[in-house]
This record gives sequence, C-alpha cells and structure tokens, in this order.
Amino acid sequence: MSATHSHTHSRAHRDPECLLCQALERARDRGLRQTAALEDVLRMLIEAPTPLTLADVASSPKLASKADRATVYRLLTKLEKLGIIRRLGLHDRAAYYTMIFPGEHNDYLVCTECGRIDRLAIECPVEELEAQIAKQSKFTRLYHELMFFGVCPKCA
Amino acid sequence: MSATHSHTHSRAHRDPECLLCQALERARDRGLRQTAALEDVLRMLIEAPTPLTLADVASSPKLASKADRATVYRLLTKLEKLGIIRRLGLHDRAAYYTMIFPGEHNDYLVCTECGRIDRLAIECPVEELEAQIAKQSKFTRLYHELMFFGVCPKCA
DNA sequence: ATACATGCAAACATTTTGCTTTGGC
DNA sequence: GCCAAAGCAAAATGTTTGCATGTAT
Repeated sequence: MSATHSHTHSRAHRDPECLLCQALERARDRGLRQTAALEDVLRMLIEAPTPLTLADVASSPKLASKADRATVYRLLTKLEKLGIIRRLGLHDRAAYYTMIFPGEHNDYLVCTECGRIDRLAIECPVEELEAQIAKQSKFTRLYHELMFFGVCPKCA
Repeated sequence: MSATHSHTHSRAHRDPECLLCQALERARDRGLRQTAALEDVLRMLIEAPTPLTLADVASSPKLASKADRATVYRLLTKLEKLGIIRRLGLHDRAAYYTMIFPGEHNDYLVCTECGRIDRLAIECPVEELEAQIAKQSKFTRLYHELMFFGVCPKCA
C-alpha cells in the first residue's frame, strides 16, 4: 500500500471471522436464511478495502463466489434494505456496495479518470450538520455520503 | 414551494438570459460551436432547480429540447469535460447533471424511496477539509459532493 | 412440508459508438 | 471548404425479473 493510499483500516484490527459471524447473525435475525451464497457475499464485502460492485462480487476472476449474478444481486438488494450494507452512488455506471460497521463512517476519494477509490482516514465534519438536517427535513433513516473527486497523480 | 423544500435559489436572483450568455461564451471560448442544441441544453440546466438526467434534457414531454438523445449525450459529456457542468452520482441508475456556477456550491438531500431531490441551503463545512486533502493526495481538479439520503415524510 | 433461495435466461434501462449528413466558422 | 456537430440506428453495459428447481428451516 503506497503512502498516498494509506488510510486506517479499523476493521483490519478486528477478527474477520468474528465480523462475518456477527453479520450472518444480523442477517438471520432479520429473516434471511443462512446459505453459502450469503456467507460468500458477506465475506467478500467484509474483507474488501473499498466498496465493490455487483460484478466484483459475482464474477471477479479469483474472489468470485460461485453464486450466480442474479443471486448476488438479490442478496445485495436484500442486505441493503435490511440496513446491513450500503449502496453508494459513485460515478461509475455500476452501483457500489460496502458493509455498514456500526459506529464507523467512511468517506471516499475517487479518481474521475481511472475510477480508483481510496478510503479516507478523516474526521468527518458533517455529523452535526446531519442531525440538524434530520430535524428540519423530517426525513427518517438519514445518512450522508461525502465524496471527493479529482484526477489522481497517475492520470494527471 | 413548501417549507421543507425551501432553499435559497441564488441563481433566481440573477438574470437568466445573462447566465445563458455567459455559459455560451464560456463554451465557445473552450472550443464548442454555438448551435441550437447547445443553447437548449444550457438553458434547461440553468433554469432547472435541481440536477437533470440525460432523459430529462433530451426527451421530457414538455421541457425537451428537440435535439436527439445522442446529441444531448455528447454535449453533456463535452460540457462536463470542459468544467462547465458537473455530473453527479446520485442513487438513481441515471447520471444527473447540473451547472457549475463559479463560487456556488450545492449539497443535496435525496429520498431513497421516491428519488425526490432537494437542494440544501447550508453552509458546507467541507471546504477546508478539501484543501487539506488536495495537498495530501496530490489529486488535481479536486471537488466534493455531499449528499444526504433518507426517507422523505411522504414515503415514510 | 413449506416457503424462501437459487440458476438460467430473457427483458429492461441507460449509456455509448459508428456512420452519414448538416451546418458553424 | 473544412471540420465539428447532429441525427439515426445499433451495440454495449449493467440492472431487474420470470420461472422452474433446490434447500434451509
């Protein structure tokens, strides 16, 4: 990992197996059946340093779960509805997915040329603003996404 | 406009014709030819209270310019490359486009159920963070997007 | 045993490109 | 007149659904 890429992997300090168990438990609690495909999808998302697309999860050359695209699609959709993962609107045509770790919030730096995604190790200054907006707007289940876009050194 | 929707339309305080002229001038300066389609696209983006999709610009029943979808697509792409408009990665499948008005920055509040988009009249607390990231990351042409997502009162 | 999950294939929506013609400069 | 822009149509990309079968509970 280059200096430019460096960011805190707070999740790396935890036991990934434990994280997987926790995630599975949450999913089961909310009505999903514990299948091999579900386990594969959650494991990939937990281990990924940055958000993944449907294609990443379903058909990456090595990481691929053997699960069908449609199956993965439906799992991702359900997991998002259940609040276990989050869908991000990055600039690609494809949607990106990432685990929600309670108490952890991530912001991203994205290259508009090559699509490279860095996770940012920053103190997000938006939290109190979010509370204010929640109150004023009457929106529920409020969260935010903060993304920085630009041209990375390699593409410049 | 309801209280919940209220936001400052700073652009509403300006002369829209003047804005169009300015935008056309910028486009011409950067090498585009002054055509009817270009004028239509810029006018729609300038007058729109929120970002528009390609479909919005090309084939909305009433607002539509008569220009072909492909033409509009290529115009939007060029305008974005030239830094005259910005492409937003909202959560819809479609990309959204909005004018860049120098010195003006907008954040958005989006309903994850119905897709409704509100522009937020807030003091964005991210500017100085952006400067810091620009320095550390060596990314150029850096900008940010801040979006709030949630379920609007109507959908709740 | 039942209802949910899966795989395969097909339908969709949106973006992107090729090629010929038109029109701004 | 030349080269960029427009129009039409087709290809590409990524998402979503229908339906028959398998499997967790």
